[in-house]
Amino acid sequence: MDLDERKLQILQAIIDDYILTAAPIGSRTISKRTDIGLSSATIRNEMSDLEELGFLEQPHTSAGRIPSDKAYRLYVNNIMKKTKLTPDECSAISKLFSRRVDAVEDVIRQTAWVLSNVTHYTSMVLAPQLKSVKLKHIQLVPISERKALVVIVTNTGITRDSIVHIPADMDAYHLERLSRMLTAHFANMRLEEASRSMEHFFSEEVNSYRGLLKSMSEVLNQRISGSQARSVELSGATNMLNYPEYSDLDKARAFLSAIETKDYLFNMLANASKLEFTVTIGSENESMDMKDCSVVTATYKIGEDPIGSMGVIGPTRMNYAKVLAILGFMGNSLSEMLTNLIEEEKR
Amino acid sequence: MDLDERKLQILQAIIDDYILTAAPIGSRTISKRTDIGLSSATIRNEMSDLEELGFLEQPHTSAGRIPSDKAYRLYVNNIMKKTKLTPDECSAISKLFSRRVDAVEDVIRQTAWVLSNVTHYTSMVLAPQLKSVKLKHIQLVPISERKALVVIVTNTGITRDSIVHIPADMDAYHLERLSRMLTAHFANMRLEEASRSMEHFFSEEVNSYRGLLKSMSEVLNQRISGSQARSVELSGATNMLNYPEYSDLDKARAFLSAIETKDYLFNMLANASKLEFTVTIGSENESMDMKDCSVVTATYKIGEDPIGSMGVIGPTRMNYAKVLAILGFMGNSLSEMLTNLIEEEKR
DNA sequence: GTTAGCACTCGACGATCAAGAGTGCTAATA
DNA sequence: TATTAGCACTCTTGATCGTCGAGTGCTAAC
Repeated sequence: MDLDERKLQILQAIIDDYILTAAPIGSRTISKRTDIGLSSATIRNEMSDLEELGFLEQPHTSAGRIPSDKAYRLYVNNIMKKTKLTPDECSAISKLFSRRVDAVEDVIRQTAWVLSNVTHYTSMVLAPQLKSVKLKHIQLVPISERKALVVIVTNTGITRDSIVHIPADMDAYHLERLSRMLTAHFANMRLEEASRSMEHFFSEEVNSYRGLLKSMSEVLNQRISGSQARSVELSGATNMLNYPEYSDLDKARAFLSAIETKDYLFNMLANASKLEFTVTIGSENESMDMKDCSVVTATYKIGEDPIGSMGVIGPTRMNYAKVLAILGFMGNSLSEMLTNLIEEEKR
Repeated sequence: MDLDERKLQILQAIIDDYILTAAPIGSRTISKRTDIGLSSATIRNEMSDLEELGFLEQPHTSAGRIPSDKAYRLYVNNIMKKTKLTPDECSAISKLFSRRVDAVEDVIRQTAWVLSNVTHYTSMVLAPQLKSVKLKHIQLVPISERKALVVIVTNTGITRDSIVHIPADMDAYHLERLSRMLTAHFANMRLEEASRSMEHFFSEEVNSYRGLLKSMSEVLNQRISGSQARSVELSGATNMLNYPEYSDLDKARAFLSAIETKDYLFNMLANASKLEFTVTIGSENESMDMKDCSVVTATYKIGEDPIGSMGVIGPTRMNYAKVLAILGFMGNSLSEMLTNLIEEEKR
């Protein structure tokens, strides 16, 4: 399974070339374009071996060979050298990033935009995840006789509003009072806990609030765990159409459909939130429609807590080294920006 | 300019057929498929006239003819008979619509989804527009020592959060007090007015609030008039790729890029909010990339006030009658749903 | 005014062919 | 024994060409 030095060198040359050209590579090309000093015949033999080992594929006889997913995996894990961005690139990104914004949503949106523009791939950014976020304030606002709006404010500044029914005998004053009590009691609790304990909060007190608290708890829960496809910001979906891999209309359609409902992407990003970086290559993707592309993700933080993640979707022959470098840099930029925006107290 | 009965009949036959098949129609087809009782030769002459008048186009000699944008315009204005949905279709839509939701955003999202699924075209829904909406509640929530979150609650339940700097000497108590004063003063005012008068609200009172009020006014203003591309919910963008008009990859890419940044769509919908229905056909679109498609919009209301709009984007040969019927029905459904959701007091 | 008839046009489709890129195998070579 | 040169073979790509069929436009007859 472990390849000798020469095979690695050849494989790397093939991958490097294929990343640039997207065209099958022949033995002669390698022999000429590298300083490896071997004739095409020798390389042909090596390539034949590499194919047998599953690292190369032949679209058809008498075409050159292209790297397999297995090859990319090896490349990412072992061969690829980690690069840093040049100061130029860094400042270019920072510049794009510098438009002042003051809402978390805007920051997320902007990040996605920058990411897709810098990489020329499709990008996605997961908004800070509610469940690991701390509650700051609960406010019930009357909007009609029997209905009120629940406003949830967290330490990341994210609010979600939902409408709940209120008992007939509950007026603005009572709502205000209840808001205050809830805020006092649940402040600084994680949304998860808050949701769990809210239902039972008042059991020892006035019974008429029971129903209300229950539905508020439900609202919270729904917000936390419900399909949060909405919290994925997608950008540059059409960038993918610029790559020859997707010059087939059916493929393009399948890909675009797959990412249009963001559920799958949400799951990927949510899972990826545990690791600083993830790389998922071609067939490693669970979705059939994503078998031809790779996904690279990175996390970002507020303060010290990883709180969300972002990713780049490109063809399997994407420039992994570059994308990883960009994601690393942007993860830091975003973390910094959010942390400043929130100015969270140190704990 | 006015065509005789027979020309109209032929034109209608051509349009009807073309809407179904997307293929150029020949004279013989018309002669056989309609009960018009004329030979192909006669029809050929009529078609020649129609082409001269600008209602038909020939992709190339010896192909059949296809309707021009002008023909569609005539069709929509004069020929087309308004249809109603069958009870079956109505109930099918209502069924899709019946999943209970309790946040305005969700309703909008769902509407877009239903609309694209029922029509098989691309759909968009503009969320209720903030500026014509009434303020219900303002809440300043402290999130760190020098920053607070402004939560704006309106009668449509929509909140927007933004972060503002607060003076050093302002603690939670003061924020709460200020929130209450602002709410008392600005409640039931349209956001526009509120934003305008907020800056000067406290001129006669404590001066240290001045800066804060000013930035809140800015925030409000920004929310109201800023690029509200975000408030457009898009659905079924890839539906368009199923039509032969977009089997050309470049066209598909251009179209998808044009709608990806929703700014253009936002403008269309915002302008369309004034009229109950609008139909924009092919070259009537201002954007070059939309010259091959048509847009049909309708408005929806909360109570009696038109508060937003929705639209369908399809190829110029879209089924206008059907789309208009669907939009009409869905506009009513949505209005009803929102009105119930908000249960706005009668005025 | 309508229609039958006919020559003409043009794109779609399939077959054929040459060129070119690349392989795999064999035999010669260092 | 590892490498290389040589060569036959395979397969795609692009160009060319002829055929087919749909459809038109025109003319002359009804």
